[in-house]
Amino acid sequence: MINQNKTYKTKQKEIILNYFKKFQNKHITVQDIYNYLKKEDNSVGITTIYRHLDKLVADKVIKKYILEGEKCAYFEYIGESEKESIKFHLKCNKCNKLSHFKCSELNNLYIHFINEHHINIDLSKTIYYGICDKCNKENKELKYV
Amino acid sequence: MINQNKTYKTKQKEIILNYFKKFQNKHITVQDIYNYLKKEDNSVGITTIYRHLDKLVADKVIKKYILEGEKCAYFEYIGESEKESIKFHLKCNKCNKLSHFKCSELNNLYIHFINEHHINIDLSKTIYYGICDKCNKENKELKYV
DNA sequence: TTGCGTGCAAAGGTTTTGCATGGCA
DNA sequence: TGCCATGCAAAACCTTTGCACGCAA
Repeated sequence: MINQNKTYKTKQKEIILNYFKKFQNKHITVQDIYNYLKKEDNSVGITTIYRHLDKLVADKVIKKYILEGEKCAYFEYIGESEKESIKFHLKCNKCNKLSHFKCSELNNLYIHFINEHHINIDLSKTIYYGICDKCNKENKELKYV
Repeated sequence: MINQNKTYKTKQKEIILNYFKKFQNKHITVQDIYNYLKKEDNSVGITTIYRHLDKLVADKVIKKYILEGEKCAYFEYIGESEKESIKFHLKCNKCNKLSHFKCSELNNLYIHFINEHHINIDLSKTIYYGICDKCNKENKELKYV
């Protein structure tokens, strides 16, 4: 009998989960949640937020990202839609923005990693560091051959 | 006349760089350096270490990695050898170890990102999260088709 | 002599822990 | 009633900043 702890349904748990559902596709920090709920008169202690986020990550309801150049962690809701089309992340070294993008090529990489390297990666957790398309306008005309 | 500051050659600067040269291919923390130098009677203040690491990163002598599940940053020396064959990183979700690996497929990905997405990534900064080959023995027999 | 480099101490910021209280089942 | 959940306060940590002194050129 492992991990048979009961869990209670609480107001705070629901409030936090609703926040993620409301801000799908956003990269959210603990402070974002804390400040927002304070304004909305739905105050939840910051300790409680940290503890629920840990659980939600463990339960694969949200994902956690640690980014270079940022002091705190970012969280993101894993929506139903994501199960069909996986998203990937790029942190731009120029504008510092974190953006999503899709790439068919990455699925090939996933298969290659399993077959050739015996490595099973979670592609949607990968963060690429580089220059995004907006900051990199020269490359729109340029082709690498 | 921008950034014309002169820089002095100091004992501490040399000691820190030597540490990285001595421990090539290792993933190094600030505490690693601090503790090691203390033992060796080459004590360098932790503030000084932080400041030199910042410079070394800016000068592209070392690389900095922020890892999920770790509290502090990791640094790694960029040896001459790396300029020919780029290494990539995998953080294993089971054993928590950070390991290097090489993959020819990733160069294709780099070209694909430029040509199709107009994105210029630094492949060697990428950290993949997943299960490493040692923890994933079942996959050695398994093929994804 | 000039002004960058150093390192102590303290501050800053995020995350975790201890503990008494609150609230679900 | 039992025990998990909550949240305040404080601790724990990593990293940065202020400042006086040291030292390279």
